[in-house]
Amino acid sequence: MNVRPESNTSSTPPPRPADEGRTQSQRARNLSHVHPADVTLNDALTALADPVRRTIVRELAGGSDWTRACGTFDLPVTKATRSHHFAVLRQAGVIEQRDVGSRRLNRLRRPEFDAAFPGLLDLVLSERRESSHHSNTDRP
Amino acid sequence: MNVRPESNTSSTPPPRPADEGRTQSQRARNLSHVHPADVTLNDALTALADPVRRTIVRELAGGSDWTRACGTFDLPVTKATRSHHFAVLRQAGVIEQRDVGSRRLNRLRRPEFDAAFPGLLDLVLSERRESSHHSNTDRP
DNA sequence: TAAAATGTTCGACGGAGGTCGATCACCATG
DNA sequence: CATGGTGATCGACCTCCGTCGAACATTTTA
Repeated sequence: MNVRPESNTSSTPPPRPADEGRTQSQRARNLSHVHPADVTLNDALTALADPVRRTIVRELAGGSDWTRACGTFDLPVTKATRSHHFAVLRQAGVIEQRDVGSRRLNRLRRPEFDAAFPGLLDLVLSERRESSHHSNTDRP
Repeated sequence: MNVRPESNTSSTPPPRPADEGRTQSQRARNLSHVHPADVTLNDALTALADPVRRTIVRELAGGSDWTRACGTFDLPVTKATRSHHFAVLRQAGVIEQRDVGSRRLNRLRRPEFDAAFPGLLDLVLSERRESSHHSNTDRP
């Protein structure tokens, strides 16, 4: 899935009312969101099949909504790559973003995404943090 | 994830008894399986983030175990690519394979995979068959 | 207004992975 | 043994995508 804003190859989904007409900043006008119900399973799986993006999701679930700006995440990539990953998550309906001042705050779209893809976020949030010492409990 | 048999870069997971010592054919000795409990979430998501592989999973769930050979699937790829996709699914713990004569029969590892990744297979099996006419029911 | 902070966008690079034709290995059947 | 069927393997090709530095835009702060 292409994230570039001028990519219009896919058929445009029906528009969805997202903003409540509040005064939004200049940057906020370029913020296009996709509702999880309009996301294909392929795009949802592709978005979550990346360790950096799953880290974002996990950190986001650890705090309250609209409290984490993009720059406050502990990620092993530069801010350019970081921005790319946030865009992918946004276009996949995983997160919602809002501009506050010069910062872009994030929110995990837990209920909507759960309704569209039940159990998928739970798998990500319960993922062992790459500790590699899984216990290997009893099984035939 | 590399599927090539001689790729030994990753740390070898603890061996798991898979065969019950039955007389197996020559080809079956090169058949390495991975239990879903030993599969990372990244590999599971990556394996299912492909439309061809999800088609295999869906067709496999539509029939009984050990009734479908690799060549009997309706896929838009050549047999080389087909073989590759089956290997990816096998290494991700999604399917199990068994050689019978010159054919390789398949089985979806439903209970084991469900135990390791609850709800993930359900999402794939309930996927709208790319019909693109999703109903857009009521939501705020 | 100048400077700093926060993110996005652009172009480029490199690796990973999906795809293919050709070939090989194994099995069944004549 | 020869032939055909089934599937794996190999090498090559090509696209996608994660990554980066640099430049730009917007907002806040000094």
